Amino acid sequence: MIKPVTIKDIAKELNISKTTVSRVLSGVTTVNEQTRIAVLELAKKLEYKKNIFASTLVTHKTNTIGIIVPEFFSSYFPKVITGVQAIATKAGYNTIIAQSNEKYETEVANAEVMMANQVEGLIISLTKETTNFDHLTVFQRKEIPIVFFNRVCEDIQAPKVVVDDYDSSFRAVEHLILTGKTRIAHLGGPDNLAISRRRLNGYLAALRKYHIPLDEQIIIPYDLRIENVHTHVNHLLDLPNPPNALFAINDPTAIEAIQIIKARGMKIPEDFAVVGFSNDPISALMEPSLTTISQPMVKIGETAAELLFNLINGHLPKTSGIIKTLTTELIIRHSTVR
Amino acid sequence: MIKPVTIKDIAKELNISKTTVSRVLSGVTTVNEQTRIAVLELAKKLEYKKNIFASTLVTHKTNTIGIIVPEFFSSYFPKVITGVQAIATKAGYNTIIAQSNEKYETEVANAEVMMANQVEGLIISLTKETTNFDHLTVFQRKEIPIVFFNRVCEDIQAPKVVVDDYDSSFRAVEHLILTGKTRIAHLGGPDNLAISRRRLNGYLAALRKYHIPLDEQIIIPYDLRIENVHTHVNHLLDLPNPPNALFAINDPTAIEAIQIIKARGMKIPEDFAVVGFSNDPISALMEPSLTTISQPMVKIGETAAELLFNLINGHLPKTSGIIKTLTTELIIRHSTVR
DNA sequence: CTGTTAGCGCCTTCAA
DNA sequence: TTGAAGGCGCTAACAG
Repeated sequence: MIKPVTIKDIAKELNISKTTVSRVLSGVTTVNEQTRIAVLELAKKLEYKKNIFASTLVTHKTNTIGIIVPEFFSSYFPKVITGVQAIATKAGYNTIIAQSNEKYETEVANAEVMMANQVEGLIISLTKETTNFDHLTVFQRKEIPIVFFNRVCEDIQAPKVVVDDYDSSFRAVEHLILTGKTRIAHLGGPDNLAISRRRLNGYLAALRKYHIPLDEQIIIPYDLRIENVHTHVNHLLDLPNPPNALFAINDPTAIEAIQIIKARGMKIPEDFAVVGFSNDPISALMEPSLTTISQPMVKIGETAAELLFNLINGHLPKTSGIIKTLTTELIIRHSTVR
Repeated sequence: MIKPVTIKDIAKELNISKTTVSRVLSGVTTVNEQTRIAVLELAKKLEYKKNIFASTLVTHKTNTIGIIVPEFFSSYFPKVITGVQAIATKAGYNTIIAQSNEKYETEVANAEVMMANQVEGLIISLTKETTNFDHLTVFQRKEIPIVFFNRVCEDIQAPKVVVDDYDSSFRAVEHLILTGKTRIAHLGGPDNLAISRRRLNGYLAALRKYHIPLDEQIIIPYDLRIENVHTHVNHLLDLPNPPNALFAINDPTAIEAIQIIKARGMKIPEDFAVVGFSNDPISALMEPSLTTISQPMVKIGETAAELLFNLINGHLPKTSGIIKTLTTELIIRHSTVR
């Protein structure tokens, strides 16, 4: 193990005090020009790198933010992360990325890692299980800013980045209605997630507007586990009075539903229409292509990061509960219109 | 800002030495049972958390590994990362994730971040631009183990995790030949990447075995930028003697090629067959579904992480250049067979 | 079994 | 403009 070069080494070599070297390196005070360049040159020559552990110990400044996401398998979160990292890198910050795997315990563990790493701020989308927020209020108590996106926590006063779920869902369902489908099922998310409730409400509002009677039987909350879509869709199709359309809470769900419906020999969209949510890359390429709502993933990440840095720099009050709602677009494809 | 609890605080409170508290917390020596539980209880009550920056400063142990990947947009790397994190978490290690965005400079910057964070090991898949490896040999000089996967560096003696690209490509092209296609184009990667060369060689070997004349005109190395597939495919199809099949270096390329071929009104696979590489989730769902080679992404990540920890623990010699070749499977779908 | 001492590398007074 | 000294929180060595 080669020992890294320290300030002490440079000071010794140049026969000056460590303080002076430190001053040159941090550029905070004026130092004799000659020694200044001498230090700088030697530092470069010896490949001096500041020990961030030592400096953090003193300054508590880590130049690091954290992001916790439920999973990596859909394209949604990796893209959001890309947006976050772009902004963070520009601000000279590193990003610690953690996956909660949709498990509350893992999320708590992730939060502890973030805490231990003294992140200066945290961006998070909750797991579908999370109903207790003690692991996050800790951050608030330490005045470490948090920004939520997608799966936000309504009980915590913090900036949030979302899309207009209610409105988007409304438009999606309205589109189904206008194509002549009137028995529209909804495969929704767990109702502890605000996002599920907002999408459900958009669905309900569209039905209401067009005077379509509500049927609780065809509104199915599920646990977002793809392997369970099978059961729910078959159940719907086996009802005495089955639906002829489905508004699914997200694209993976819609995509899976379509496979099941096709396997039963039904024609899409004639016999059964499907709408998803998010515009996953698959949705444009599959057969039939999926009508869905596009979300600006990268933009969501960028926005969340910008809010976080505003909080960190004090450009936004610590108590801000600002909600940034980004717009979506209904993308009509062959799963609803031939 | 609330000050975190330190060992000193606990020692003062209990009126014992800091050393004793430290001993209890690290559990390395025997300590009087009474004081032991007293310390433990108080620590829990005060929510004591070790300051990793202080401890790293002394021990140089960070319990952190790093992983650098070219991008996050295809499903490949996120899945590999999931595999890495699973093993790392089990070993009590944190993972720092970085994206190089296929840019050499970014990769160098990422490597510096890893160095600054004193990762105990690094897992990396190179950018398509990387031809200089100074940013990686630094790790070797500091005896920080590296494991390569996917886009490996052949000039550095380090463990590598790959799939049998040569053989897989051979089988893919053989499959095309056996379905009656004899004019098979290849859209390959930049030839500084070993992976491109291996896949190209598999392609060539298959042609040779079946005595199909080689035509350099229809072997096109490209820069892996999807937006350029368009030009290459159109060029191929506009040749006086155009190919009737394509073996693409990866799935995104194959998927894009299929869109272009369809747009030209050609029938797949009758007029033109396509094979990809990786079994992206899209490939099964698109129309026509894509014949491709499946890779065990999560397994690749797990294997890389296991090798890395073997290196870290000294279970594998520092100089090991072991190459783990994981097996793939040719998945035949409708882009080659109706 | 316990305590004292001396750092890790950096930053921040304070005094010169 | 420069230097000495002290401390961030933890660990390691050495005594007792």
